[in-house]
Amino acid sequence: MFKYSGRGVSLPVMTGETPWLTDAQQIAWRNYLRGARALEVRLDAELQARSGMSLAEYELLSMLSEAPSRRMRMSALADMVIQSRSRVTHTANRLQERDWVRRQPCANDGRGVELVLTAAGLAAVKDASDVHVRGVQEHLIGQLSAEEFATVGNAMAKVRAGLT
Amino acid sequence: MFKYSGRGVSLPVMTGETPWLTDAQQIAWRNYLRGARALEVRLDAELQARSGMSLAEYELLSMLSEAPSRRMRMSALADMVIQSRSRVTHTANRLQERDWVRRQPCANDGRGVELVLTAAGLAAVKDASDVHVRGVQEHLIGQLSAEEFATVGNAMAKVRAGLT
DNA sequence: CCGGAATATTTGAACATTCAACCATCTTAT
DNA sequence: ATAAGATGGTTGAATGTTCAAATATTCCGG
Repeated sequence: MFKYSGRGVSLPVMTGETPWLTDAQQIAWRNYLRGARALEVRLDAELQARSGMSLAEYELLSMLSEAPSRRMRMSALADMVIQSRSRVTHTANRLQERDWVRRQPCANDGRGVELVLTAAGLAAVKDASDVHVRGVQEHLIGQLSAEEFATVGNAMAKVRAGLT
Repeated sequence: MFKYSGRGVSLPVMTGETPWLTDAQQIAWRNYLRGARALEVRLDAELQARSGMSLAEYELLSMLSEAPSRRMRMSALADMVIQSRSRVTHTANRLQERDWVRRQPCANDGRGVELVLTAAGLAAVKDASDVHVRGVQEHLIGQLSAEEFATVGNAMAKVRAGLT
């Protein structure tokens, strides 16, 4: 991104092939990018500090906690939280070492593996969810009007849907 | 996060000390979280594939490209892109190996170091910005109405401002 | 039933990021 | 002046993530 001087217009400019961003779009985009990053950093830091698990770990455990029988297949989990399969494997290993989770071969599909939340794991997420929810309330929801927050949620759902 | 059954009300519920999320908030929050993640993953992947640099690297170079004299102090850069100083140091090392950037001791402040964008670096960002902007247009802006996008940008700016 | 393609997961090495300790310089108060 | 602390930046080890290759199982056409 460069500052092309004297381009304060409010319509997209086509320079050859790439539709550039208007100044307003540029600003909105960066506000989004940095805001999103700052928020994630903060939520992760607080969770880490106050309950000893990362946001990524929390998301996995939290998905498990809501799933029927508190178990889910590796790939389903990966898709759900938007992490690579490999990453879920590694993270699951760490969670397993803490006895928050255990592996179980999948009944019907011999290739599959299910990750099962243990009692200790359930207790851990429960604990963490308190911290997490508080953070979301304080740092995100509390900063916005109800309409804004709803719009943001909606918008990002659309964005996700648009990503093939 | 758990599914506490039979709790479909639309007002925040106080369970002891933590204001829980309403179902609608819960959904909005997850839409945001996953959407944001998916978007970042995609933009990063496209940038990586089509111009050989990560989004994090791009952000650094891009900030430099806009700064007066195309140079910036390490810490200013770190604050700008919301990365740890250590991370910026390491990333700068990699960028330096590619000759996209070089280091220069700071004139007034003997502790400081300025990162300077090289000609090759400038060419590289210029190239990458094309890919990046196209991605933002297509995956974010193109999916939303102008109002929605503006609201999102605004909202995230507020969020950031609220983070002390 | 067989073989090849597709799917699910794991593995380990390469790479990136965090974390805590460290060194140097600047600032302030005495 | 000088010592104490704050600030700016780097270092290397520990940790986490990605990437490509490997393994195992299922699916499908013949």
